[in-house]
Amino acid sequence: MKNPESSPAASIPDVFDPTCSSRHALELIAGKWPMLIISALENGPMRNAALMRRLGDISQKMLTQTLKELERNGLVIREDMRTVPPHVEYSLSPVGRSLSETLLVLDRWAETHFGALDAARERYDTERRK
Amino acid sequence: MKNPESSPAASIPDVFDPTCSSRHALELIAGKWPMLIISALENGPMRNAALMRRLGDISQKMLTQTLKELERNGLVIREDMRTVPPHVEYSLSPVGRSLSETLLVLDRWAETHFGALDAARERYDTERRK
DNA sequence: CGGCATCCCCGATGATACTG
DNA sequence: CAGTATCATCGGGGATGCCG
Repeated sequence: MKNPESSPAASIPDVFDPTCSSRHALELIAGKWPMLIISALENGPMRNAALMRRLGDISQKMLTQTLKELERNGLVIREDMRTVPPHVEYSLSPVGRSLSETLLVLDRWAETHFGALDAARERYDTERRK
Repeated sequence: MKNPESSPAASIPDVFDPTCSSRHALELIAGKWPMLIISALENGPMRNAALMRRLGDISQKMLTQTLKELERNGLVIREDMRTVPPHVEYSLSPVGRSLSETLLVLDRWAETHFGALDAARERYDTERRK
């Protein structure tokens, strides 16, 4: 019911098992935009244009495409108000919200340690002149 | 010193600011392998071959390449025992370890909810026969 | 306003073979 | 054993223009 492929005894969900769809779950959010989009929806529903502004440099195409993929996997809910002009709102599903909590921790990690990464990178590049 | 580009008053680190290098930090781990590799190193140093087995379906090239990038950014430490035959060990730096803790939560999220994702995806695909 | 359709490019990823 | 080199590919991702 959960891990049909892996070895007989071990049907324990394992992200390290390439045949386990938990791996798929991870790859779903491993792209350039999914994590940011989910985080952006943390504070309630947002419209297309608002997301565009929030993310700063995402293209309309990638936004729509990523949102659709997230919706497909049940992380994001798309609500079309069916008005004219169009009004569409995106929000997090319960599962999506559970993910966003972890991702916010990740965001804070990035905002906390990026300086260290920058420094390390510069050091590395300086030593091996390349 | 931290956010040279963004707007005057707001030099607060913000992953949503495309000019802030915290964004870079996030993209460093946003690929297909970085998150898995960091998690794999959680339990102590590992050798090349061991990582290959652990990750299951990564190519030698991508492993080396990703490890190098992680080392460059100070998340992973590479120790070459300089023996023959070669013996090289990879481990997490302190910063890397701080990241791995968050990633483990993410892994557990994936292992917990992938069933819901699978179900949602199937539902979605069934409804809109495409 | 949202968002599809199209065209296109380049980098990420992989398969294979070779080397210290 | 660890890693490099090379070649091939595939899709992420952007630009543009059209539509309900």
